Amino acid sequence: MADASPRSTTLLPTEPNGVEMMAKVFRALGDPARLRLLEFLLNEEHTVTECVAHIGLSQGRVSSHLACLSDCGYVQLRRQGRFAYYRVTDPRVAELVLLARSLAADNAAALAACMRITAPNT
Amino acid sequence: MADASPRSTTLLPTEPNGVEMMAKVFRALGDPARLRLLEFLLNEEHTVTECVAHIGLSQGRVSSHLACLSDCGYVQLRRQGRFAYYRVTDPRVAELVLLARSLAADNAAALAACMRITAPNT
DNA sequence: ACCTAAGATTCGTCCATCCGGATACGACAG
DNA sequence: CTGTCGTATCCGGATGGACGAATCTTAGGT
Repeated sequence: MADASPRSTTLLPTEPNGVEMMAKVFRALGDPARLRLLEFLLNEEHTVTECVAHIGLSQGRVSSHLACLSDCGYVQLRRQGRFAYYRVTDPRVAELVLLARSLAADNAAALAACMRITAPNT
Repeated sequence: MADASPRSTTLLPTEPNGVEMMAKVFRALGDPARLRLLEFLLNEEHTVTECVAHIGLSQGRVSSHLACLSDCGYVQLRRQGRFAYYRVTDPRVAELVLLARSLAADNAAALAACMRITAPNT
């Protein structure tokens, strides 16, 4: 585990666009549909069609969400014939979500009242 | 530390709008300006004006970003006279960012190539 | 070759949210 | 009370990105 309380400025990557990459990573999780997909794919392999049935969005949208999660390293893709099997394999993904969840739980009131950010489709 | 590999569906909160709250929490981190502010405020108290000088956005925008971070529980506010001192106090915040950073580092190529999500102002 | 099924991509629309600038509010000084 | 400084909020404009529908690609079946 990395040091959770660094003294100096070691929170963000120093490479060019490093901060923007971090923002991308978090944005990928900032959508209810993608979070539901992550949960659905946690330690369970599923095809795109199964994901469509599970979350009730259009096939094209689900495929796009899955590609996004794959690009960001949250899910892994295995192709077999015309099927695409997606799955969460990295344990850090669940760690990340659960850590954020504990943070959110301790601030539920202010979080729900925050109108500066609104989750889509509510 | 919570279990990082739950067997069943325990990733997301089950309360009404629980998933949307999680999306909010992640969205709050999905902006380069807010990430820079978090780093700036990590274990260091700063006023809004100091933050404005540090990240070079308009005062109103910085104030709004800070309020957003505060609502989501990432920073704490201390008021003294007409000054507002913001600061990161919860060690889980750095933990969360560093965890995401390690995830991003292991997938830098695909992440940079992902055009489905674009960080603002690049 | 032809058809079908699974998945990926494109398109137009619509809404969230970023931005700076202007303005409103509150605290302290004179 | 009036002016100024520090913050917060509001406004209009621009853009990211989520959506469904339609289309394209590819694998497998007949």
